[in-house]
Amino acid sequence: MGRSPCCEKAHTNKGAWTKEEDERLIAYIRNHGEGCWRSLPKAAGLLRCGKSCRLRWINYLRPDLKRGNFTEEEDELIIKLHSLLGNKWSLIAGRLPGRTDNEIKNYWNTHIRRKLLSRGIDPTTHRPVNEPNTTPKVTTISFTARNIKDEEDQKMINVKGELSGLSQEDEISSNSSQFQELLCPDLNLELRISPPYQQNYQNDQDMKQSPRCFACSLGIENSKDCNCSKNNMGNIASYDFLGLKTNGVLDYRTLETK
DNA sequence: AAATACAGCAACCGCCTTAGT
DNA sequence: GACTAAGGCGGTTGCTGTATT
Repeated sequence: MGRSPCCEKAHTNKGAWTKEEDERLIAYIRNHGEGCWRSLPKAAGLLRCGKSCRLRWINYLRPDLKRGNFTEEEDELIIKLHSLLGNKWSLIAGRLPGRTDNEIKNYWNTHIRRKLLSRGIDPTTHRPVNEPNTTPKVTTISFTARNIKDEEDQKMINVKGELSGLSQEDEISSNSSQFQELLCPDLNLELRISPPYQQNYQNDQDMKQSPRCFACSLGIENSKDCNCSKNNMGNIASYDFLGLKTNGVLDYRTLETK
């Protein structure tokens, strides 16, 4: 027996949203804010499932959405993030302000897949399409941060993730500079993922000048997503391997940015 | 001009995770 | 710890507009 439906299907509208429904939803959220999607439809006078309202708001009505065509810069960023994260669309979307996971997923399936194939790169594995298939190998990665407060934090920070799709031979070949150049010219895909090299700064001044943001770590300095120059408020920030801002301690919880 | 194929994308579905009890 | 409700996510579907025949 499966779980009960999230709402009473008999009395809910389905399919495309009308302008009036959009307006009702926007008005309600403006007045009451997001939250409790289950009760929202009734409260807002909508004959919709709560999930449907949430999707409509997040993917289409939210005021901070960018809309419009993806830039070349965004394309490359998505490709790089996908090579690291796989189909974790929400995580990828979290690194592209104004873009939604659904939008990125659709864009990937309709544009980027084709783009990569035309470059001779398998969009799933990010490896050349003519490379022989090898048995996938699961690789465990772990991060251990220093200066953690207590054992509980230690447990939370020791993240074990999995990166699949590389065999041992692949691991060796993927270390060749030629191969890496082919995949992403400025992205190190070495499997041993660890906290980024921490420079030993002589003083705070050096430290303030040096932290690299996510955009820079991906090789797109001077982009609009570059935060380096914005971080001049005296706060000493650093960035984890995905470029998420930390206060010097890697916290996997910040991976979820939505 | 009509029929068909294709591309793009909004929306749905079902599963998983999380929070509350 | 078990159970339930709700939120969130990724895969998939199906509608609509455009291109091609």
